[in-house]
Amino acid sequence: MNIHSGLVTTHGQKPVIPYASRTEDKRECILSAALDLFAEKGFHGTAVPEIAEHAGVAAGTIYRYFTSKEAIVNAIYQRQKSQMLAAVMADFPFQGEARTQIHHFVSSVLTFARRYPLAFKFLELHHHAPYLDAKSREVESSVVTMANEFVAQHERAKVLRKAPEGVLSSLVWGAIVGFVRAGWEKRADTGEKSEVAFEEAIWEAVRRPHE
Amino acid sequence: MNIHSGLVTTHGQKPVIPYASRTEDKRECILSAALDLFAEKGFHGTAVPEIAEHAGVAAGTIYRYFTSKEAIVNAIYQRQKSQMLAAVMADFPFQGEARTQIHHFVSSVLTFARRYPLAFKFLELHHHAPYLDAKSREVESSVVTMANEFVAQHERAKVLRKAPEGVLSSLVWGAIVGFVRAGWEKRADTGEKSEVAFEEAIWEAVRRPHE
Amino acid sequence: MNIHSGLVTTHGQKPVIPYASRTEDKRECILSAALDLFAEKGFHGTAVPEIAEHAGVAAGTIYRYFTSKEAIVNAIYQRQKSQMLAAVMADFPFQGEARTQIHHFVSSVLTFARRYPLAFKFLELHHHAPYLDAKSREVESSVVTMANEFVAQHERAKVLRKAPEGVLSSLVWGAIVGFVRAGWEKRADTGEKSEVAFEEAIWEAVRRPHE
Amino acid sequence: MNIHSGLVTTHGQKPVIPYASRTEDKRECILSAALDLFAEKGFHGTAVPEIAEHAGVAAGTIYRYFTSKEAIVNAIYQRQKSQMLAAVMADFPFQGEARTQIHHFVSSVLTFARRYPLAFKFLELHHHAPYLDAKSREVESSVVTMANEFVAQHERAKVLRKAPEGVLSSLVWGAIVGFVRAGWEKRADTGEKSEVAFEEAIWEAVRRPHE
DNA sequence: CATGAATGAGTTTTCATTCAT
DNA sequence: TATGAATGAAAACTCATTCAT
Repeated sequence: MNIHSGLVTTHGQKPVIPYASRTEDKRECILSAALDLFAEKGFHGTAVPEIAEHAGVAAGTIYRYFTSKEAIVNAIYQRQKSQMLAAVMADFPFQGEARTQIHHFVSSVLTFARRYPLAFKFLELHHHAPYLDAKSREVESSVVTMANEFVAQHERAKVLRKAPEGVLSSLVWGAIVGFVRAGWEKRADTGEKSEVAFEEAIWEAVRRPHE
Repeated sequence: MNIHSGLVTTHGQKPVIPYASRTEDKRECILSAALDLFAEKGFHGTAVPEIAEHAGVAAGTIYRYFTSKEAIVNAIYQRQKSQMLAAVMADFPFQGEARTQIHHFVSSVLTFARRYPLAFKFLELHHHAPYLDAKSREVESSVVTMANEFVAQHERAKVLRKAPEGVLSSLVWGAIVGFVRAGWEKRADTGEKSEVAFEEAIWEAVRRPHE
Repeated sequence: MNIHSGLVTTHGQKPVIPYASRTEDKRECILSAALDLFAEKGFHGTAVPEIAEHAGVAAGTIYRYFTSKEAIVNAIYQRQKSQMLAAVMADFPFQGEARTQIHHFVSSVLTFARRYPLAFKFLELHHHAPYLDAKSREVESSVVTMANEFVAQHERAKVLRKAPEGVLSSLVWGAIVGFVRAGWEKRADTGEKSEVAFEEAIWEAVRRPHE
Repeated sequence: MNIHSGLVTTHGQKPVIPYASRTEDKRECILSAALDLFAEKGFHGTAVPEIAEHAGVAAGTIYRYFTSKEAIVNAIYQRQKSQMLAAVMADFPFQGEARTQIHHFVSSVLTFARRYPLAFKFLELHHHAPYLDAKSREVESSVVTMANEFVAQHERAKVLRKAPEGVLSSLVWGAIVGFVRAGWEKRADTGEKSEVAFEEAIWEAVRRPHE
């Protein structure tokens, strides 16, 4: 239970215990429980005491860490969106070709969705919800802007299909979400082969046609 | 507001009201109001008295037509899903080529989404929600089955890309949803040209590659 | 229980029942219960469910008649302040001499306090409370303004003692409140003779000294 | 903020803290903070953690000095009431004439109210509150008894107006409170002249009439 | 059939008090 | 002794549902 075993202490004095981290533990428990429940039942469908119970704390404790229920969704939204963004950005082949970049993008998002299905579900479910605050919206729009710029740049380079603004990026993102959801609902195979086929199909959708 | 004004009444007594038609009116008003609110604020975010107010009926009246709040969502879900299905099925070129069929499918779904944005939003938002009953799920799965069979048939005919079960249909459906949502959120252009480009991209995604 | 017995009805038809007044009944019960409790235990010391219980209604019912707990105090404050003002104004000898007017004033306030002790207590206890809204404050200040003008007018007529603004009116009002409270707490006799003596003392306090 | 800065410390160890004096400090800080808040927002309107914060101590610390929130109000009530009594008693001209005594009384109470407005406000606001304990009530009643005896004695000496028990003392005390409150609320002038006029009016109210 | 006032369990949130450190 | 995180009962308020009219 004591996660701080192994700390160097001197003179038989009490070890300096990092209370801060223990505190963070509880904050994490709450966020984790809330993520699960919000992903499954939505914001309004989840009661605060329910979150408390799942987190193993008292209802009142939640309000030591968050000012309101809305503050919880926003904290989760911002964190998870950032994490997904980080997962995509990690090792992104900025100097590579479009095909390589598409591969990296699709593959890293699918990996993220496979590894953190609840986070992915949560982000989809709470996208553009009225209880998201300014900061959450900002995180959101920064991602969108980035995607659009990426597409525009390759379009100009005549590597991607010519299409009005937003068409290709919304197609790709929508397709990924659809594919992931289909996997959850057993409407689509989710093996290695499927991912390869999916990615190839996406590439054909966005590439500039032969000749 | 009274749609029966003009009815012949006598001696200041209450007019004889054709209950049958009124009854249907009310049910429709309720469903219509509920659709709007559920689409905008979700199931748990919408209060029954709020639906009543928007429908122009008393709160208690709702329970003469529906046994519970859940019964309302389910009635809407089943109806709208069927209507969307009907919109797609209408004039579907069953004997046509895959390209023609894809065109019809994409075009009719986009038209439906443009004409009934709230219905489309509602269906997306309440997809796979825990309060949907057996019948709603059945309607849902019948659509999926149909789509899969369609894809499988063309795959066997070597017109479509070879891909594991569900990959192509989830890609197409997801892409459409993504495109529609991007349009609502002003992240994508929604003009005629965009639809053409979108459809062309989708076709390249699912067709069997050249050679 | 039916307060509408005796209504004239015709033709054996159902009597026209004034639902409105029945509704008012409940509103009155709530206001009455709240007055008692607020007067005894203060605003923050009184719980809404407690008011509901005393009023003989369910907790939720309160919110059909008032938007919030604060709305209740304000409704009571405005009504009671107005009633006390009306009690003082009724038959006020505007054309009489200062002595007669003082008699009327002291006597009518004491009568009001004797007849509606809870209302008087309530008004004293919630005077200038932070949860009173603009309208309540307005009612309050109009009373004060009136009193000051009254004093000023008689001062100018050299009937009342010369004193800086507010001194005499605050003395009189404070003395009345002190006398009433002392009566409740059995610290002062409250009989006829006491009132006469009190009033005479007040008069000597405010009158212009002999010579 | 640390009043013990400057203490000799060694080797970066915690300084040896003179607990005794600190202890008294904390108790005072708590009482002082609570006085401010209770005076401003009332007993039920003030939260214990709020008191702790204003006092610069931890919430738990409060319960080392007081057994409950009620214990705090009672401690304050008893102390402040005693202090006000002491302020009035100091240099009281027991052998002087009634007029001199009235002057001393009015003047010392007004001075106390001017110097310790929060204490005065607190005492008025919590007068006869249901959470005051036996001892607080005893302090209260002892003051009242004293006042009554004082009045009775002068009445017998035919210096004061003849009036039933409690009438004159409640008038005087009420008038003072009314005058002080009017000053706070800017309804009355509070200068030197006002106090003189006020005191003169009070004297005329209680003195035995000429002839 | 239609109403909408009434209900009370449920919601989010606060706060007096405790207790491990 | 001092702390402040944790508690859980209770606060204000909401809302799905019922039922007398």
